[in-house]
Amino acid sequence: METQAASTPRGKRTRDTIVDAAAGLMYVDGVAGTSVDKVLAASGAGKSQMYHYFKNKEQLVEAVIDRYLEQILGNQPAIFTLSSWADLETWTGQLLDIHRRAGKPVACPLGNLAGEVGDNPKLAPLVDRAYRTWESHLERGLKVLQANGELAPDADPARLAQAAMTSVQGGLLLAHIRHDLTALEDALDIALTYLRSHATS
Amino acid sequence: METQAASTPRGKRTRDTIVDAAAGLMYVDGVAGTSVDKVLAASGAGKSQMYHYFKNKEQLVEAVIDRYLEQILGNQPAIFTLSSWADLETWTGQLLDIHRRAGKPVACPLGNLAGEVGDNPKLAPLVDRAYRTWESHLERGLKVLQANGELAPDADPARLAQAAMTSVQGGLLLAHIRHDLTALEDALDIALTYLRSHATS
DNA sequence: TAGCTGTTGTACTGATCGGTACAGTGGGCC
DNA sequence: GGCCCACTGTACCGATCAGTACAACAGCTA
Repeated sequence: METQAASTPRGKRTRDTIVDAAAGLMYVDGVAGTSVDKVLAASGAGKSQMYHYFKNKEQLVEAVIDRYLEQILGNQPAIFTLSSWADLETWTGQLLDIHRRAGKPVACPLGNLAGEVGDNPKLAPLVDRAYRTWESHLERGLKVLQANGELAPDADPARLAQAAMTSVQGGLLLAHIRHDLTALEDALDIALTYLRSHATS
Repeated sequence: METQAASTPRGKRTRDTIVDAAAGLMYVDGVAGTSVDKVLAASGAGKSQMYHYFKNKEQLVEAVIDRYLEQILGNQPAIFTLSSWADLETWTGQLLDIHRRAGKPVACPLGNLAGEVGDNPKLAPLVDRAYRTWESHLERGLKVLQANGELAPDADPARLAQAAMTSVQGGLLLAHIRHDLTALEDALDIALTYLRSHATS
């Protein structure tokens, strides 16, 4: 953890409140579009709290990235227990349900950040790491399928997982900007078909 | 055109200089991270020029979006003359060459913007429109293939084009954040394979 | 009770933000 | 030449930016 930890329950609660407010605002307005003052106004905390728990705004963003990953994975629990082709369908179904529940295609918090963070030497690696963590659950599931003999022995789970992630991200980006979930539906469908093309016959 | 046009060659040059500087800075630092002052400092123009040609910063961003689309399409000229499966390979080859020439995977300007612009009621539709323009060239090419009898008559060129775009965007996003072009290579490969699966046998 | 540490409120700083005011200057057209 | 209007330079505005200073507080231990 790069950021200052809270050492009492009260401090932990305050810190969480700040991160939550920042995560919500930065999701909508971006990092540069979200001032520290706005975060504190939204969280009800004072400036001294913020700078007690975070060295600067950048470290707050680091905490926000972690928060985003937690939120994302929490919305697709099936990714933790992938062990069959049916599980993969369940997983993509959960991805789509997020947007159906929201009433419209919503953006991926990490995807939003990825564009803005760009080549920031501190933050870009953290976004990269979050994506890799996300992807690693997919890769682990594919390895289980492979161990179960459902995925071809010569298939590369890491590479397949990366391919699936590109479909997810591309689908999310277009579905959101164009307010049309079919972009994500088709992308996931194509990805699943591609994965299945490496199934044992 | 939403923005004020320049009516003399000198004015046109000044306006272009401002948009170029803004496009470059916003590509790196994002919209909110790029102040009008920085744009003017980089372009050598004064504030009165900026507000002579643009009502406000938002209108400058509109011009930047158009500029991005021009740059993007200019880097993949094959997209304008698609009429065979080989042409599609040429096109994806040009997409990859952009990054090979740059020495590393670079981000898509529109993709960067898409995340930050998010749900901005003025700018998001413009990004959407830019994507659709980009995609329309792809769709037109697929229709040519269809007319030539190389693409199945029951295939949906619009839907296939959208699927290809999601692959491109997802591949670009991951390739950039992870500094690994294979993400884009694989995404394009999968996309082409998918398109070919709708070829006439 | 005293004292310590983690926590909090408020006031402030210098820099920068987007945008405006206004007095000019340039070059083309009659 | 003289006019006109697009164009330009500079100074300025109130608001907001990230970050700091510092005194006061809360709760636990001794």
